[in-house]
Order: sequence, then structure tokens, then C-alpha cells
Amino acid sequence: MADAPTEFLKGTLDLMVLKTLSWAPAHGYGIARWIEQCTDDVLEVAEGSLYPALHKLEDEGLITAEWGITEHNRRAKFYRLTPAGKRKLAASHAYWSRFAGAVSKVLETSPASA
Amino acid sequence: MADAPTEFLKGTLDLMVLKTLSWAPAHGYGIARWIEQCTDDVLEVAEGSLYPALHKLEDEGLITAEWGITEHNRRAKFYRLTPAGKRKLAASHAYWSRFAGAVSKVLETSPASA
DNA sequence: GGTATATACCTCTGACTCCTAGGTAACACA
DNA sequence: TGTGTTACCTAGGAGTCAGAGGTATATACC
Repeated sequence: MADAPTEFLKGTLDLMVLKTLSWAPAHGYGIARWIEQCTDDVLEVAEGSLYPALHKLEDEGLITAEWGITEHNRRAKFYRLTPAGKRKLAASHAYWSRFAGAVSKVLETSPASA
Repeated sequence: MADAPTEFLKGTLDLMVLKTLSWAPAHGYGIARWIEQCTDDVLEVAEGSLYPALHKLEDEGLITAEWGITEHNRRAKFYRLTPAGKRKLAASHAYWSRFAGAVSKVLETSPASA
């Protein structure tokens, strides 16, 4: 997205990070690459957004970090979902569905139905 | 939404305002009521968000304002979409669809498909 | 006539999120 | 030795949103 890469991002970054970690522990760089790949680069994850978000999630007790070695033999911090993180993910996912549905409703309603 | 009313709002307020105005000119108060009603109060539009947004859209030349009288016989500023606003609406709507689709993709992808 | 309610507008300020720009370091390969 | 990739990080500024507060008028009711 050259046009408006950040236009609607608010809040969804946290949600997608939590979702990605729900599959398996991962490090920041890997999370970013995965989200981009999964969305065919529709969503680009800036590092200047990702790392602060990761630290915030850790402060909130939603994820925990642990140093390890990647498959490329490099040091990396692996993040893992906590039980609180799983609950948060479920709640955020549910809210996202309601939110996106509501927005779609506005965007698809015709004058006549008003 | 008691939980997280603002969690994902970024950018979508402008989009929904433009969409609402694409049907007919309307005043701020009416726009807010309509969006809330249309979404069964999933989306609540705070006046502290709406009026600054309206002024910003006007500054950007996407909408124009004109004083008039409402059906309740009160003074109100009626906003109307400009040609630039219509183009912006089309672009934002398209981008929202791509964005929401991408987020859904992340949220619904299972570990196996990775 | 007085009061309450709904309609309709507005701004200030703080909290928050995001990105740009910059930096560090180690490994792989030519 | 140099280049590319992997991997981490922060500071600062820009932008968005909501809470709290304020103004004013029409209508309905007492």
C-alpha cells in the first residue's frame, strides 16, 4: 500500500501480533515478515512500530520474552503468549469482528435503507 | 461497546463521515446519530472526535459547509461532499476493504497454512 | 412564566499510537 | 574485505481520539 499504509492500523497491530504468537513463539523480526507475507504485503510492519508494541505487550503481561537462537543461527528474543495474552486475544478478536462488521454496515448501506 | 470503544477507530471515522455524506448533506449531530443507529450502537461517535474531524475534512477540501435549518427548526451546519471528497471516499473505501481483508486473513489463518 | 429535555454547535488538553530516522551487531557469502 | 541479511533498539514528532467543559435555541410540560 503506497497510498495510506497506516490509515487504519490503530490497535490492529497488537491484535495481529498476539494472533501470530498464538501459533508458536516467535521473534520480532519473524512476526513482521510473517504478517507481511500472510497479507501479500498489504500490511507492512514498521520496526519502529513493532518493537515498542512488543515491549508494551510485555509490560502489560500479555507476552513474555526469552533470548534464544534462530534457525539462521542468530540471537533473537522469542516472545510467547501468556494466559492473559490469550484472553486478550480472544476479546480483541471478537471486538474486531464486531467493529469491522459495523464499519461494513455503514459502507454498504444505501440511502434507501436509511 | 463498553470494552474498547476506540480500539480500532483510527481513520475509519473520516471514512464513515464521507460515506454518510455521500447519500445526502447532513449536519454533525445527524451524522453521529445516523452512524450509531446504523450500527446498533456498536460504533459511538464522540462529539470531541467528530467536530474536529469535520473541520479537518473541510480544510482539506473534501467537504463544504453551509448554515441551514434542520427539520427540528434549529440552526445547523450542513456538510456536503465535494468532488475531491467523492474521490477520497472511493479510494478510502477500496483501501478499507483491502485492509480489513488482510487483517481477517491473519486472524483466520491456521498454523498449518503457515 | 419557568423548567427540563433534546437538539446542535464548539474547543482544550491529555493520552495514546504510529512512523521516520537513526543506530548497533553478528552471520553468510563472495 | 565488503555487502547483504538477519536481528535488535530508541528518540522525537506528527497525528488521532475522547473526556470534560462550555454555549445556545426550540419544544414540551407543568
